Amino acid sequence: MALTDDAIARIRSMIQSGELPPGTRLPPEPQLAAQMGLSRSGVREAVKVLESARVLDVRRGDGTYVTSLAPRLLLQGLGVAVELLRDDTLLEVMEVRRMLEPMATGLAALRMTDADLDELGQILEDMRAAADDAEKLIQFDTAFHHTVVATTGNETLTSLLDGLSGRTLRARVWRGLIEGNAAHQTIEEHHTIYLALRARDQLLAQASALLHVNTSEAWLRTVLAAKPTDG
Amino acid sequence: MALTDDAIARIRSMIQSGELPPGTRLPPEPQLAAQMGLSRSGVREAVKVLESARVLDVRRGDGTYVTSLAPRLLLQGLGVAVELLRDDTLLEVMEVRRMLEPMATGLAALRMTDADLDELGQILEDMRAAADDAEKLIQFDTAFHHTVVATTGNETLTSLLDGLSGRTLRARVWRGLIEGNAAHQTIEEHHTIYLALRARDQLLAQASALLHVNTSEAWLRTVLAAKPTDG
DNA sequence: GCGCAGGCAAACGTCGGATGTCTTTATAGT
DNA sequence: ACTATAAAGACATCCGACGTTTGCCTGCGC
Repeated sequence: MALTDDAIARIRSMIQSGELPPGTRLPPEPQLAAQMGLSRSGVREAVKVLESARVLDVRRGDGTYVTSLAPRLLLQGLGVAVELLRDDTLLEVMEVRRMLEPMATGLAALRMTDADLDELGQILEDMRAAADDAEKLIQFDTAFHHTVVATTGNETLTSLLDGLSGRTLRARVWRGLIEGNAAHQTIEEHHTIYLALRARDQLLAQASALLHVNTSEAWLRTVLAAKPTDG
Repeated sequence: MALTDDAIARIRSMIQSGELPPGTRLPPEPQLAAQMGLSRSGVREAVKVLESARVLDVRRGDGTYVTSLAPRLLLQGLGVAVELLRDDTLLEVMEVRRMLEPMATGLAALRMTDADLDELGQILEDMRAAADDAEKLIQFDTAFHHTVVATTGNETLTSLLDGLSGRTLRARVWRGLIEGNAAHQTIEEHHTIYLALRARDQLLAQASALLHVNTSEAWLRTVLAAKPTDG
């Protein structure tokens, strides 16, 4: 293969080299096609690929622009990739989270502001109030961890962990938690993390986060073992 | 937007649900187009996106197949994403590596076999022999860290760290190292990590890896500070 | 019976043009 | 000054055609 993939590589290269900075508008498709020596169809495929990677932003009726190239955009694809991983590799993802999330939580303990803590406390309350609603639990759980990691100020780290904690993965864990009557315990684990963060205790935050991820991993194992041959 | 993106989502959904397991052959483009209610052009764009994400494997003259969905494939996109990150976010990447790589190296200390250690020793020798060749240094450096992390047996972790240590990033660091006459010291850091691994000392391996990442980060800062307004 | 060369068919790769639809912007009118 | 309308620009989609590659079947020769 050559033409279309060449075009992808060429456009990407122009962006990486700084020739096409964020916000730049690309030439119209026909002109771009002529410029790169292939048909408009090929250009469209190339642009579509880069658009799906959040490198380009195509605005119908307007034009095609280079995105901000912010980590939150470029690393977004990690989420969809994780969603497609096979069951047997989800434990690998959990092992990565086991390494990364405690470190991130520990770091958050050092950088967290009072406002952040208040927001976190609110989420914790919401979580407790939604102890019966699996859907809401997942939502608040996601918000809790996202908020914690986001306070590190490291957008790359945040996007990475967001992607590793895909919705499907979280849903499976919480299904196991609820069916195993462990939801309450897990909510309390969040409380423990919260207390450590409020105390600005890095090591304690790190440890409590590790325990929490470990619980999730254990229940994921349970869920995966329950239906090993299912679709 | 709808048609093409719908097609992307639909195919991805069929794969995620298990309706299209790895290795499955998709219907020919015209048939797929009819089945999903859009033109062949639209199908081609959708397939191209999924091919770029290593979800589909298009073989000219043959057909389109679902890949193995292995982490090494699906997480490959992380590398190209990191390559496109702006300079000011590369430090964020380094901070993530600072958290992840020591943990991974520590884990490797527990799981590494004698054969792995011998391979690592060989790479170390190669690195020392290539102390003048920046290109080779980068190559051996990449091989060293890849080998270490790979011995954890966690393909997801390996792919993630590979992606975070993009070629461009490594090249910049080594350029700084060489120009700053710090290449030798850095090679010795690898030796220190190697010794810790050979001793199967998890904590020592972790600590030496952290020091090493820290050195890289420091030199990256130097390089970035040297030319902040360059293209 | 086995193997190799040739040809046939299927499938993707690329192209060109035509038409629909949306956005933006300029314009004209109040 | 503001609004509504019109026009132009750009992407979205479709269609049909042709080239190229691959896989496979066939038939010949050994």
